[in-house]
Amino acid sequence: MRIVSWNVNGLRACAGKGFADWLAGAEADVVGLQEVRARPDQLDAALARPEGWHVHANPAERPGYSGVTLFSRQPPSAVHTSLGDAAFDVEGRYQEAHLGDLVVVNAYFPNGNGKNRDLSRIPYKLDFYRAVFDRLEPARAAGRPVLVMGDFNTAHRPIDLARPKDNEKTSGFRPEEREELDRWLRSGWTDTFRHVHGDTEGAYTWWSQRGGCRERNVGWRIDYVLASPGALEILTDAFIHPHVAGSDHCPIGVALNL
Amino acid sequence: MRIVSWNVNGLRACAGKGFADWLAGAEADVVGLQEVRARPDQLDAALARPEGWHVHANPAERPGYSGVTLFSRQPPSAVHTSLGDAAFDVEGRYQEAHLGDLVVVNAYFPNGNGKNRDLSRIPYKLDFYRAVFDRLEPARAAGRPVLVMGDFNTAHRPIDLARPKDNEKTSGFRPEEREELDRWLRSGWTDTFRHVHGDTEGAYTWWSQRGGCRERNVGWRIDYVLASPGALEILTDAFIHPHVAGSDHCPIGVALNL
DNA sequence: CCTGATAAG
DNA sequence: CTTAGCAGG
Repeated sequence: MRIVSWNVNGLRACAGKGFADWLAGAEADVVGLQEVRARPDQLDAALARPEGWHVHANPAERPGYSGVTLFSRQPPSAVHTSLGDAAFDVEGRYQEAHLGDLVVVNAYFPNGNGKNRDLSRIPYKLDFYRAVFDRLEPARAAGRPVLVMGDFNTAHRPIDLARPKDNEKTSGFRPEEREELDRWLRSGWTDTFRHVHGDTEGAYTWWSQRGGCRERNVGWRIDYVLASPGALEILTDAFIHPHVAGSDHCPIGVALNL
Repeated sequence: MRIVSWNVNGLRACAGKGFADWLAGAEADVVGLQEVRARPDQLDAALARPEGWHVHANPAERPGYSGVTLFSRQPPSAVHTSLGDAAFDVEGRYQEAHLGDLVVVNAYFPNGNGKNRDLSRIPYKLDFYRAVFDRLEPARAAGRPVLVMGDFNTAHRPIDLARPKDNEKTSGFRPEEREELDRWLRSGWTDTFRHVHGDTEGAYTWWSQRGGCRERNVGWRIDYVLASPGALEILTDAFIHPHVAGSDHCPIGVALNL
């Protein structure tokens, strides 16, 4: 079973850059999208209800903002979207799909930058991390296979971005944000890409749209699939697909023996 | 004395298209701008405090929206911006400058189109017309010279737009909007351009930005200088300058024997 | 920087 | 069709 995550940075724009072809060729069983930035009724039918997929959308209330969508070949037995806090729920950032024994979470973790390009959204971002962590703690501790995929908006270690020194005060690589990821890993979650590929350098999932960044691979690894111990047992692969165009992020994913 | 009105559709954008050169060559004593769409602190000093002019700005509270500004060679003895209703005042649509005996009003009358491209802002628009009318009624009736210049967002008669038949249900040429202008003229105000030029055809002040409209002169006359009886006595000219670029509106104005 | 999407005209 | 704000990272 292959599970893929992609921050599409506007599914309508991405659709015009070949999203449908990518989906058809992705050989995926589950696809989680972040930053869809559209309600289902704003999408073409081919995208809102693609042939051969079950689709669950969780758009934000604010038009054109945030939003996650999950495509799965098999119908989930349940999909939950609430973290129990309206401040999170209105922004369309969370989906938790139950596929047999497996729990697949598709999440769009908040950006820490606030309105005046300040750091005012970092508390909200860290609270979101904790809300997801707390919600999954019983399942993880019970040994159930759980995957958390999505745009975490944080590079974990210096190896995870091209310019660590320049960005120690930038949201996305600040100590308090990195510490939140540390806490997840200390608590038993595994960064599947690092688990499979070790300290491979230059493995990024997002590049600034400023001219030349992607061509020169000046990027950040901020999209992850984290695995619970129960999910790690059946993990067979983890990958980043940096050459897929259509967004400022690229698709990432895992394969499971399932 | 020459008095000029121009809806600049964003003074910052207009500045990049030669606004300063136009102002220097306009041979104007008073210039009223509408849709400035910037607070003074967002403008270059050369624009916010141009050499040789007194400047009064009345920006909207909402950033990047509406806003009127008045340049005058002589300092006004007073400038009023309130119509006594916060619903109008917060949108930066009104300035009334006292220049000796003369009262010059610079007004940006509301567009009637609402949020979903419906007609929901027409009541607000008509209320604004009445608020300005009521505020000026004592001065007009007393015979004082008063000019009301600006973007009225209404074409008065079929001759005032290229496609009258197609636009009878469009905000800007609906009966209830035209009736409001009729009422002003019945009450003693004069449309200075028509007073000077009679039924000249093809005299427009705004053209849709859709390709070809301006080149083919498919436009609307929605910017006016209205004169009270006291001002009409000293009126010597009225003009439209359709070839001035920089906005989707063009400058208009009057000359007074003053 | 530079792009996506809304709001307004 | 265009200006401008907002947001992303």
